[in-house]
Amino acid sequence: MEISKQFESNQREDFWYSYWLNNGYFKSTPDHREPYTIVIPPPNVTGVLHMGHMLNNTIQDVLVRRARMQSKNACWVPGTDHASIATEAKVVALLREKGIKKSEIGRDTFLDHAWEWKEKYGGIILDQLKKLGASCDWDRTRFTMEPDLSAAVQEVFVRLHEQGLIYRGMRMVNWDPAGRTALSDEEVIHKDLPGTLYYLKYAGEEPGTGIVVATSRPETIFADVAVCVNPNDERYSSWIGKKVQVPLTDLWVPIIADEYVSADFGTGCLKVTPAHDPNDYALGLRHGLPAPNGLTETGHLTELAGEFAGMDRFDARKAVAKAADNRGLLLKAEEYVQQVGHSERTQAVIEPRLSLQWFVDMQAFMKKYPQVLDAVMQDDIQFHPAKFKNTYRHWIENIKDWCISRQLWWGQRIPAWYDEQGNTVVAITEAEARAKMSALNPNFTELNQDEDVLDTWFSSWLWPISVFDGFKFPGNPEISYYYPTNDLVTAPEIMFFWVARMIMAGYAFQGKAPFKNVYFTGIVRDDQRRKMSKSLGNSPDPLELIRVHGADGVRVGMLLSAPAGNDLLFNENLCQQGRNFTHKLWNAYRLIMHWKAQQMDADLVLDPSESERLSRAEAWMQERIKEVSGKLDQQFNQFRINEALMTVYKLTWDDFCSWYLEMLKPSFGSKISEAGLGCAVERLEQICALLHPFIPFITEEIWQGLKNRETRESLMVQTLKSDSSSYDSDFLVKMDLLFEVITQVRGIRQQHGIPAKDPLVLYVAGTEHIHWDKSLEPILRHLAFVSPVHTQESSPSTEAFSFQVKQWTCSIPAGGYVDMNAEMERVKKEMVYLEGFVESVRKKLSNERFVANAKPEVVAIERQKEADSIAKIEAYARQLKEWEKGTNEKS
RNA sequence: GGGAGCAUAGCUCAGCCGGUUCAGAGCACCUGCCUUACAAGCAGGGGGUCACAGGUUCGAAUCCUGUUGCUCCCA
Repeated sequence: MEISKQFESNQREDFWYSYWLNNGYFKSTPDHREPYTIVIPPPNVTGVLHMGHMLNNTIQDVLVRRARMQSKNACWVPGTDHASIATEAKVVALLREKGIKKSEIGRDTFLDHAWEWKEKYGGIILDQLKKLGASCDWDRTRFTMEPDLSAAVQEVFVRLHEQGLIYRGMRMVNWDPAGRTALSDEEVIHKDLPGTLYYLKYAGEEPGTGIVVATSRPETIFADVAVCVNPNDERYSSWIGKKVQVPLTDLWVPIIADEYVSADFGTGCLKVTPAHDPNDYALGLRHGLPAPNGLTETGHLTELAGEFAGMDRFDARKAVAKAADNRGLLLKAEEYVQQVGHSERTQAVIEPRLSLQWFVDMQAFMKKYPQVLDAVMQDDIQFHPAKFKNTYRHWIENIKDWCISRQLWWGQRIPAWYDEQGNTVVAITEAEARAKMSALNPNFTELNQDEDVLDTWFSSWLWPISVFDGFKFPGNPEISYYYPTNDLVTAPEIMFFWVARMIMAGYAFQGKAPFKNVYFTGIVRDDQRRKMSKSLGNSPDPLELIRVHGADGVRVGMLLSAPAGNDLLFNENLCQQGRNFTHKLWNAYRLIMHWKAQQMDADLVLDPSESERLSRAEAWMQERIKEVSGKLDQQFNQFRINEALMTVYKLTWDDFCSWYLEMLKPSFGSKISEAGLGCAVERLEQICALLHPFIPFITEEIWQGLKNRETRESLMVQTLKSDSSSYDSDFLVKMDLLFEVITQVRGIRQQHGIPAKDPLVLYVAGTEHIHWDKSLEPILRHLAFVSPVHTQESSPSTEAFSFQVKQWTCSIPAGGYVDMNAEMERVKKEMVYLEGFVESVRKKLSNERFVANAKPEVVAIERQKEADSIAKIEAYARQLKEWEKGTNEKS
């Protein structure tokens, strides 16, 4: 069979993905096996695949595929969330293009459009995941706004309300003027931005007097209700209780005193605008001040602003400052850096705004479910890396109420109903609401449902439960089997959005944590450490990367430099490295298939020396695989996935390709035996199995090609034998010594220009210290062209190269190549180093406090070091003497 | 302003409840090779005062304190 020179990733990846899909290998149904469950952190339905998703989902796929090969019932549930703000913004924009205004078509028609949009574009990101090789059970794909999941959201709202954990109130919230909705604290991103501090004069009642207020927001002066100073600030003590005039207006406001004001900032005078600043609002409450509204929901000035009414807040800021300047009321304007909140979704600058919203009372919630914190702190839920526990605790301990209402239509409508008097009942259906309202107010005439919808995260937090219909059918076989799930893989920036809240929901509604491990990936950055983003244009197109490097190559590239919690500095070279690796593996496969073809060639003879090498090579490779399997188990248990990949990477490249295959390779002009070929095939099968979770496509292709497979067979459902219980470490160490000898011989050849295949003779002294295993000589001969090996006779006194491997002193006579003086110099230098080393060890050993305090094992090790080094020095000395003798005899 | 974390080879990182010649890995780099699987490769090789300054200890990359620089989270 002719094997193509390289793995044609584009076609073959699609082929195998379909093969897996068509055979239903991604599917999971509850059975007697141990479950292994991951729910995807649902990506935004409007999203397209970005590098963060690539990393995130590669890791999930590695975990799921490995679990599947460990004979667990692996279930990876995919899906998307409805992303109310983002989706609504997209749909509004789309309608605008068609000349349709949201406000004109009404709620139901708008939702029809939104669903239409979702059906058309909503699945893109999931299709993209398939290109990556994601082995999700696609039949389980869920969407946070589908009917069952929406019902769960409303049910939860009602339950929490009945428990008094949800309330409605007038509060200062984060208002997104672009999205025209309230946001939760987590959806606000603070950025340092250059701003201006304007010094405005507020005139006093006596002509010619006044005070100066420094503000970054002159556009809000029309909503000022006071000026506040620190009561201990002597500069202003005489002003307290008097009135000043707000610039550009006829508005007179009192001067009040409050400890809150810092005398150091600005001029020490703070203008108080309760409707537009959370601190001012608190101040206003303390001092019984009103809170007039100076800004509309779109961030334009209200009628309070007089001639500025209707102006955008940022234009107004400049205009007001300019007008004040014209009237001599702007004394100074200085640059300064200020923290500005932005909407995570629309990027608009957040406006603090007083409004009536629904909240989850988090203090009360945490009091009722303290496990939310405890489980993480006590490692019932393990965070990887554990350092994120601190962040988690800090957030939980300082938790604020969660604003869950959004002034949008795309989402689950809040199941709250009001009558004409403002009485409120919470109920899922109108009939229930009517009944409840009758009880409250028998004479009500109107009953209106709240217009708003719930925060998307108020759906997402139920995800680990709702995807298994844990609300619709409590205790159903699926939820009982798959819940709690095993691992959640996500980015640290998402910790509060859903990790924390999924944990809350888990304890509140299921009585159990939703997962056992949380793996925090890094953030994908470019090589200048900038976060990859669409706006910067520094993010490569993932699908293009897959096209160029293959999905396997990209997976390796993503994983190689991505230890948990560390940022990943993405560089396309990493994918290239991944591609090179798959290429290496592919060539190993080609070599073996080449051997197989040669076997049929009657003109070739069997390599007569093969059998001598084969048994040892084979034993070694098997032990190495066992050793590595054990190491992999450990690394996976600790979620050190990049290290696990490196472990198999080296097993494949160094051990299998560079050593094992070279040991088996038939001598020139001969062919491999059936036994030898069989071994090679089986070892490669094992390697493919270990590699499969990381590079599923190429390993499947190779595995399928190595042997005749039954229809429907697949590597992805093979069992990874975890036969790591015991391996012969003594033998592995012995082989390492042999490899060291081979490397030394190769080095000598290269340094001195001795052709690779000129036979050399080797003398090994010191075999009384470490046994020389004759059975390994055929390998030495094959890989280093060294033969014969003498261990009984003393080293030759003729010109020779020498080197030491542990206690072996090896020498290679090579008259004509050796510069004896240089060799003797080298050996002398080596001896000087060793003597220095022995001296330092002896110094340590002669220190009474060391011998007295150090652990006995440590002292023993030092003594061993001393003895070993002395043995080496003696061996060198002996050799030098003989060399000198030889040189003398010659001359 | 409050909190957390990081600093080890050119780059990305491992090692860190002190003690194996403890200073490691991958990539990059240098040298020699188109050797009949692979130049996307083979064979060799160089490279770090473990940020800085003190301290604890027989012994510090590892523990403590301070300094500097960076990152993240929260307000």
